[in-house]
Amino acid sequence: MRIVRLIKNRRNGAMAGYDPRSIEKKWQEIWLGKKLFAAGDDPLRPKYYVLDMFPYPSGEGLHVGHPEGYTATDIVARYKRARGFNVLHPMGWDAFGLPAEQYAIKTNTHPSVLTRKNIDRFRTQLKSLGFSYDWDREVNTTDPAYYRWTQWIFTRIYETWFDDNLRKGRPIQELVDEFAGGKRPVPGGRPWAELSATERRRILADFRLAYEVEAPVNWCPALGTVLANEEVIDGKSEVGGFPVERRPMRQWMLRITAYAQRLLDGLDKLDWSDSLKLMQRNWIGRSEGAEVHFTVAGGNQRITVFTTRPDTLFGATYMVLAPEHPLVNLKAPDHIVPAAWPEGTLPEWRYKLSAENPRAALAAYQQWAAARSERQRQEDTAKTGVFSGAFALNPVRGEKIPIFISDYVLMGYGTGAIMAVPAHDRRDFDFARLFHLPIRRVVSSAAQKPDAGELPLEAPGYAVDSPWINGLPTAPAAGRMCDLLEARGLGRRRVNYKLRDWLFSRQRYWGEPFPLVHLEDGTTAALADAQLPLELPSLADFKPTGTMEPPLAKALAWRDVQVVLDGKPANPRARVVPAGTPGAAPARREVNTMPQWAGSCWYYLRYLDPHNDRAFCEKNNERRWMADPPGVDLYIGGVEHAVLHLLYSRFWHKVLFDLGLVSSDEPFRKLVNQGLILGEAEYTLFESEAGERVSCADVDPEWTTRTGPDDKPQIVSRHTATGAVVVGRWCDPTKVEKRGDAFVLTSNPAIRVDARSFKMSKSRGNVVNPDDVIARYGSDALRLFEMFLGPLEQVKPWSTAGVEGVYRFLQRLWRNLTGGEAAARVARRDAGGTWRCDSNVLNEAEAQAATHDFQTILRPMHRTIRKVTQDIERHAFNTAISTMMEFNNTLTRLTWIPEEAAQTLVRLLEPFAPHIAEEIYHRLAGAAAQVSISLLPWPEYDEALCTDEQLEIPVQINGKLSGRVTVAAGADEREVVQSALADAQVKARLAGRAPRKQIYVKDRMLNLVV
RNA sequence: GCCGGAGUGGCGGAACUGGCAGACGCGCUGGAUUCAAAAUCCAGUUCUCGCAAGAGAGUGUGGGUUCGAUUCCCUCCUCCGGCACCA
Repeated sequence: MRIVRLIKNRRNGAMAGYDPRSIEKKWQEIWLGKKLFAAGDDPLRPKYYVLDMFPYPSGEGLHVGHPEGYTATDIVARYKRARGFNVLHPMGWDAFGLPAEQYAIKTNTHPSVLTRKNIDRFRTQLKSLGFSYDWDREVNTTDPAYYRWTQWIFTRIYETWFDDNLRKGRPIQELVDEFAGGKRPVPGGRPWAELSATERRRILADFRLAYEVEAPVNWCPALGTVLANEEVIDGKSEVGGFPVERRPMRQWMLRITAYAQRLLDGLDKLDWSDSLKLMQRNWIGRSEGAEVHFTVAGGNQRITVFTTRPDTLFGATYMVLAPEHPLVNLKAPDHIVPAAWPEGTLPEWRYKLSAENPRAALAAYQQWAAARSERQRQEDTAKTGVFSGAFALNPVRGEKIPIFISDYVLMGYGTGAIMAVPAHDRRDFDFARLFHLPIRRVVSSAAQKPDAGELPLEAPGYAVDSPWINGLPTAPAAGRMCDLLEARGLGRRRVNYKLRDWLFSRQRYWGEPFPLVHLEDGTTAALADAQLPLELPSLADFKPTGTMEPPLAKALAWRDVQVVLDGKPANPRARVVPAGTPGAAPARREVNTMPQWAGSCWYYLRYLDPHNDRAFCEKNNERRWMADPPGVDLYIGGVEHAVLHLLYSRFWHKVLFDLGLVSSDEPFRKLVNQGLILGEAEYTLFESEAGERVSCADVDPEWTTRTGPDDKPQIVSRHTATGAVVVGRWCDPTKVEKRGDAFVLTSNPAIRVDARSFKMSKSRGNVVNPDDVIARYGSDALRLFEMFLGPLEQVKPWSTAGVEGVYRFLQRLWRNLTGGEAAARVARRDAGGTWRCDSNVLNEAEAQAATHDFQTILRPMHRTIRKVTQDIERHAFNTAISTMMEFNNTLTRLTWIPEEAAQTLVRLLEPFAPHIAEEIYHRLAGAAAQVSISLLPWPEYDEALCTDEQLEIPVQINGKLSGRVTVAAGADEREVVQSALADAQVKARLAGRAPRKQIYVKDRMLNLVV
């Protein structure tokens, strides 16, 4: 019978081996053609917005890291659809940015051409993975129809000010009204009505969330642009690793600091990992303390400092100002630097012994400090400085203390000035030692002893030699000091943040132009909404100018315009008009462009209404996806965006929220960071240059790379003992074995070998291309493997053997459920209770076996549904896959596979491996099949069918496993103890001792204590 | 230096809320099939001792809490990540 069927099936050609290539493309086209994954809009269903961090479409194409997060979100999207949600699952391109521009310059191709090409490649690659995106909602940040709204949002930010009392952003017009109505004092003191339009615009400019300032910036000569603090790592550019210097420059800034506290507070209600929240908190860097006013001796200038340790004020023996501090700006009229060295100036205070007076010394030091790169400053923390020649008065002690200038004080933090308490601050201590300044102890680590604890003592203790607060522990002492300072008008409590305002302009071509013009009077005006988008001029020469001037400055015809100002004169909108238009005045467009982060600050909102040309997003669409529950329901992406993108977009979102343009005050309610995928594990064997093997135990763990004789990069390090250069070589894994906690050469166990996985990189040659994996194993195997590798959030090494493992699982599944090249074993019972396989009726013996198999599989099936469901909910995709593998293995052992079990398994598999699931579903269901398995509801499980009727309970004696007894599920303690005591093995172990105590955990274990 | 996170077989990893450590997959070993190989199927696989039945040890280290600890607490070690002259 079986043989006959086998022959028949073969002849029909219906059954064959698993061939991903033939099925994946087919289903991708069908899904796309039927728009199966268009975002649902059934008002009766709850919404679920599942978002990927959209990629930068690089020229390299997709990396295996991309499908990791994308598969995870796709699983959730498909699962949530099956659970009856309206699911929004979109994809787009973050396509402005440096790499495309760099490459464009190199190849002399316009970046828009490259960008289009790269996007096409990415789209094709993503489609080949079968992700269930709603492709009709694709966005592209470089499309004028998109950046029109980036510019539009920028103008809203520009026209917003932050009301410190209400702690929210408000339209600038409301500020104008407050000035005009006398509700708020006008800076400068003159009444609003008396001010000219220019004066009004100047005042408003200081309040706007987007403002221009001349400030020292991170200038990267190699990239030809300035960078945000967040884009500078170890004094080098994040992109490319080029050196960065500090230079003063006119720049656009966004006032993110106004939102510091709200960005901090908002974290509490977000479902993000603790580590990520911590990174954001650290970056915002809130610290509480006091600002204290010092006066300059013999002058009327006031120096305000910020300190977190006001309790140490009696120990302040000198002050330090940042080299850029306005009070030491020799060009400013009110600087504090005297013309001659005061009496008692030590030689070492003069910076250069040749300096004849403080002004010369200071100028020399300022010049030196300004030329020092950020990197040099961070690497060399030895203290340097110069005496300003001026003194200040310690406000509580009244004594004269010298004022120094040093670059260990940063202009960008606090007030750019500190009170130095060398006894209780490591940095001040080092400085005081070097410059022979007095060190005065004001904290003791013991309550009664006045001088306990070695200096510098930074830890909390008890105040000493501080008349106002003697004996008080540090925390209350600081509080008391604040009270007294406030009462005497010497200072006040203050909260300070490390976060700086966001440097928002770049001297590059490939970015959004600012929708602004500079007017003749030096003020700026936003472009009228109707004039957006302001498109990039198509510049034949978009190379950097070689100076600090941006490339757009070369587009003279574009830059120089005639404008008419509409609206209120204090806050006008500029309309570019043809020359000669009555009332037109000349103006210049802003020639900087926005940084890459601009487009990604709000793209998740554009997906909600991607084709709208009247609004960035229509209100109802926004509410449908972002209001209840608030924000994006699941956002997955790399941890490299922990502080940049995630802080910036939260900031923009809060501004939009304050302006009533969005309904949630946080954009991303739940966020998960997928872990990096490393290259395949490698063994590295070190050899001396003479070719002698060296144990890696004897090698300096700090490795470097150099170009080897064959022009390929090679790993080099040094022999710890001799210092000789050693070269790292790839080592065959089969020649290595584990000894203790290290790997050694099998042939010579004295030689230790280094074992680790490295980040994938072109130079190392360990990059895995998803296209190759798909060509060989199919995209279902790739998706499955990326999820099976380990927990989503963890860093994990790639393994080609592992891909084969999941590929074999898919083959076994295919053979099990379709029969493959053999006879099908899937049997179903029709309405009349007759078991059939294909069109054949099973004989009595076979039917009996099928019924038996059905009973055998019922409980494992329900357990599998439960486990897979729960695992998807908690994003434990690796264990969900294990469970399905186990269930498939269970099916393998059956003679007949009940169709219900088969259908359940493919339904559960569909979010993970949609193509094979779809194909098997259609083969099983035949003519009764729906358009797609994805339209079937998610299987339900019966909790009662998830446990076995008989359970094997482990019996411990004194916590040690000593036997097992089988009891009915739910048996009470007495029964279990009884059968345990009756068990031969337990009896033997008890050796006649009577249990003193017993602990029974229902259905889990029994512990007998003797 | 400061702040996080993690250490489980040869490898990736599993273990719900303190309850049978090592699921699942890879690799390896043996067997079946094959002229042979690939593929596939079956069995075994934490370590030590033992022919075996079995015994003992075991989740980075040392200690603690508990009837019971991979899980909770403390000490130390290693690795990974973030920040770093932030007053």
